[in-house]
Amino acid sequence: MGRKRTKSGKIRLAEVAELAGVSPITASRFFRNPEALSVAKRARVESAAKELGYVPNLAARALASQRTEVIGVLIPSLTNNVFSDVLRGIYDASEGSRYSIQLSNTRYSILQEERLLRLFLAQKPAGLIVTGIDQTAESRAMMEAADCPIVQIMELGPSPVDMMIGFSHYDAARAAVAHLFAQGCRRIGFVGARMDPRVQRRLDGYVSAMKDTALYEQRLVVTTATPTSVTLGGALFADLLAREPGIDGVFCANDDLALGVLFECRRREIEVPEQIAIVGFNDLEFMASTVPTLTSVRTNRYEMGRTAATMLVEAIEGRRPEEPVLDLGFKVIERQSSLAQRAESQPMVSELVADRTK
Amino acid sequence: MGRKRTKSGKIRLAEVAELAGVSPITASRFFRNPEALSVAKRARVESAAKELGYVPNLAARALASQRTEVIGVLIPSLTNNVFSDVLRGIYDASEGSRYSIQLSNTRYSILQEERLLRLFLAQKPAGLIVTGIDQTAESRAMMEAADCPIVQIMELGPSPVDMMIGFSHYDAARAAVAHLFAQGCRRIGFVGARMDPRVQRRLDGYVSAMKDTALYEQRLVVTTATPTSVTLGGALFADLLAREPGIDGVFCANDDLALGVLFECRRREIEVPEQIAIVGFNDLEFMASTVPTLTSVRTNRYEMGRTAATMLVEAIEGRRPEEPVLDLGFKVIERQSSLAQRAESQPMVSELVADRTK
DNA sequence: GTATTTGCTGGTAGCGCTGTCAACGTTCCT
DNA sequence: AGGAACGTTGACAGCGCTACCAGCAAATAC
Repeated sequence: MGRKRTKSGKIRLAEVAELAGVSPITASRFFRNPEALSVAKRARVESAAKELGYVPNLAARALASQRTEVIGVLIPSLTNNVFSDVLRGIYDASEGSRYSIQLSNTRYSILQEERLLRLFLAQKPAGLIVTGIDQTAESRAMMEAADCPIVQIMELGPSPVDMMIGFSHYDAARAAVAHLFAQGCRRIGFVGARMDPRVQRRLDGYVSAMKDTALYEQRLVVTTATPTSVTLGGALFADLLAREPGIDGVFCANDDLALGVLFECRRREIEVPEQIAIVGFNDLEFMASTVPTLTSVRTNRYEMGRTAATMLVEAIEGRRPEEPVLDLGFKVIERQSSLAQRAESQPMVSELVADRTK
Repeated sequence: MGRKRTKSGKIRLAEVAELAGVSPITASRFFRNPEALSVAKRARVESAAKELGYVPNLAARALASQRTEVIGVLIPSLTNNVFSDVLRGIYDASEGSRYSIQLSNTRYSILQEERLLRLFLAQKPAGLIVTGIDQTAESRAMMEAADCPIVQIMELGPSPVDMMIGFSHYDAARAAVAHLFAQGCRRIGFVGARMDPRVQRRLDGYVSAMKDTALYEQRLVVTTATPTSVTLGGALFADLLAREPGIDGVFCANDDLALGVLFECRRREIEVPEQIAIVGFNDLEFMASTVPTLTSVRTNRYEMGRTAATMLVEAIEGRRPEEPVLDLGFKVIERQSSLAQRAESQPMVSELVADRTK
């Protein structure tokens, strides 16, 4: 067949239009807004496109329309389980849409974040998802000047750039400490790693809760800038014990650390929860399967990613949410590791709502 | 200043060229192949670009040059820890290059993979990274027809589409079983979940090793199509015990399952390794911190991702590797959970190389 | 000295698509 | 019946960049 083809042999919109007997612009509309076509032409273009196996050239579309169908995502880490859940939510939500995800890793550096933001914005993304609320002033200015919707995820703050979805790490930490307090713990240690802004706010919540009951002491807190790991949890806990042998509870800034603490207890033959209660943060899957099962603060990470991407797509298409700031809340999931009345007769602690959930 | 600007207010190449006093094409070359310019013009363009804050329009570049600077990555899961390590390697390697990563999730479906492949290829990626060797015939044909380098990762197979980097899951499983055998285990169970092609090949390796010593029995194998989890490991192990109470070793298709098995043993007061030895697969970080520490098969996931991306970039730029198939090998990391001579005096088993590593 | 090569530079012509606006036919209203 | 309003369609003109090829000067070869 003598149809004109692009050099690379690809089918262009013009070919589809020709086969369908319409103008290229009409064919173009079919792919972007089918309702604008009459039923007859719509069917003709559809079958022509299918027959030729037409796939739009996104670069040409982006150039002509001056915008891309890309959602930029800036996260601080690819290693962290927490972000893999969030990402999964984002990818899942994006699949139903026409938008594709462009991911970049800031490595917990706000300068790196600024650099990436500049790069992203230059390509005119359809929307942006950024982590947290601790951007540089320059980043913030760029985001405010950007002409695309932006969602900040993972936590809440006083002045959203645009939309925001997360929960209060501060309140969540306070709830965890309150839970330990209710179980009778008084000398409650804090174990934290990496100390990124969100972990820092968990620490702040811990400190405030401890001060409320006049239990706070600086030496109950053990932190490091080192990235988190199970092994590190054990090591930090060992430090804590060395400093303060009398502790009766530990609040860990995440579940990996909590697991490390649990094993360190086992290694030292410290009974959990009889001698020391343990509470983690995030409620990863394994927390329900350990022996004893581990109490944790459930955060809705998958849902956070999914909702962020969904809100963003809605906003891109002009349907801004009535409420641009969404608090996903948290739950303290009480399990054996922190219950005062642990009993063999009650091996599976049901997942209780210990605090507000929006 | 009266400089002509693009409608959106962005600086174009033409502006940079004008300020530098060169033609646009010369400025263009500066960004793609600076060595082709004389030193004087190079400096002029460079400073002009910096002064104006020029950022290239990638859509225009892609349209004009008929290729993109995108590396497509197809992986089957975002949840799995294994892939997050691989991805981290890929992203790390891509950062030094001009290429950006476009990620898609096949969800362990080769039809979905085929669909995504078609989509990717239509955008003329600079290169492609795909997982495994079990593509549909159609996918395979598309990849062979593609005019970009392709790396298959995660495992090795007889007929690479282009490049390939991984290791033999079959051999790795055989090595794990051989290790258990060497420790005196005879009734060795297999616990597997999801049963994707690679887990299936681990099972094949297990079966073959067991048959070598005439120890194989169908009922020693417990598998499920359900996605893996720690909890599931415990449940599958419970099934295995119910079927075959006399087992003295378990080879788990991954570390999550192994952790679940360990906790299930603890729950049932089965001594590890005295009564049952446990071996996992992948050697995730926590395996070295459990009590007892867990033996596993180390696979070089981060390196795999990193090397795959590096090889790909090299190939894109015309420097094809001398050897297109790379075996990254594996190591059986022997720890307490499987050692016959476990002893309190030897709490930390050093990480021994039990098998070949390339 | 002339011919050839090499290195650098610029002009022209698109890449494939969509924004804009005008034009058409149909329906509905008065 | 005349006109407005609407829905549908197409012509045109780029989007910002690079491939291609030509041109020119300097360097090298004979």
